[in-house]
Amino acid sequence: MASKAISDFYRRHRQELLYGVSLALLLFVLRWLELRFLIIDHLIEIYVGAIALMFTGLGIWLAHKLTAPRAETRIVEREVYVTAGEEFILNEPERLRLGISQRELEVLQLVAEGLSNQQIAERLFVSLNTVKTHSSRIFEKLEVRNRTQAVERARRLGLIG
Amino acid sequence: MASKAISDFYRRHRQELLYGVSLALLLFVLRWLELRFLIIDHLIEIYVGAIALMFTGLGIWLAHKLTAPRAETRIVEREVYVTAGEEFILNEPERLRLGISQRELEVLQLVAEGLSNQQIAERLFVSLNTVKTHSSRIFEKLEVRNRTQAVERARRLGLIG
DNA sequence: CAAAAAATCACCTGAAAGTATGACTGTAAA
DNA sequence: TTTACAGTCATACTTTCAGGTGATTTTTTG
Repeated sequence: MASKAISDFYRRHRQELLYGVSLALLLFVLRWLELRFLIIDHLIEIYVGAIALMFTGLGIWLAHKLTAPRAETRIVEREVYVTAGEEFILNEPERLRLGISQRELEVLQLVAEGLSNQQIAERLFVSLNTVKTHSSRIFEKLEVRNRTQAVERARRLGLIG
Repeated sequence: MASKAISDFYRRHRQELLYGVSLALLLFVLRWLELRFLIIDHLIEIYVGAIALMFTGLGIWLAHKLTAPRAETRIVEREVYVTAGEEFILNEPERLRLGISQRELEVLQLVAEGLSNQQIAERLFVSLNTVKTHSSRIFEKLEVRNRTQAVERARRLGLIG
């Protein structure tokens, strides 16, 4: 029972544990170096440089781990009838004609996927308000008054797949 | 000429430059600290800790800058309007499998056209509440939580054109 | 560099959508 | 006749969407 809980805990917090352990290890190395220190004095610069580099790397790795979409694989058995996926080609001239920006197009695509503004905000790392502004502009430019119409319109115009 | 190139270079690589400068600054501080060092000996642990923290943050920031905004919208120029209206054939078995009634399908179609519930109600000569009930049932059956998703889903399943 | 365009965010309001529940009616099958 | 289901409608409540306005920051461009 308990061991299961522990292994479960480990699995869930592996990253944090690793991080902690590496920090501890680092401090140990530091300690060791501190002794050496008395002898080789100039080591510190290299040492600190190494630390800096190491932690920059760690930061990058961490950021990556934290922001990367946690792709859970959920298997759902179900028959799905798919209408043969044609390639989508953006109607660029139309986009330009309507003056729709890249970012707006991105938002539009996510709207078309049925995401809520909140979800879009999370996906694009921006605030809810920003998404609202974008979508409002899109509605203006497409001359529609809600997202469903926008999607319908954009599809016809070849702006989204 | 040259100055323009330089300022241009600056603009493009501001981040990297900033990073470099901060590193240089850090090394300077290090130098300074090294002098102090002879006096206050225990400072180093705190110092290294600070460095570590700082650069972890820097790493996170860097990773974010580098990976986040890459949202990629591919642009292919070509003058193809259209999507010649193919005939739509209802995927009847799918409709039956999901237990979607005729009336619900009707509502779904109007939803897909971008009509509001109120408009649908007027179109079908029923009350707003009825439309809401229908659409709620549709959402249940399609296992979605809003109309945009419903449309997206229904399109894939061949329930609407 | 300065101007323009794009992207970002905030606050506020009203409208629409969505949830939950219950109820009433025909119609068709068990 | 009872059961089941589709369709209809209602009330009350919460959440989300959308419009309007204004402002700052970042990027692109002339």
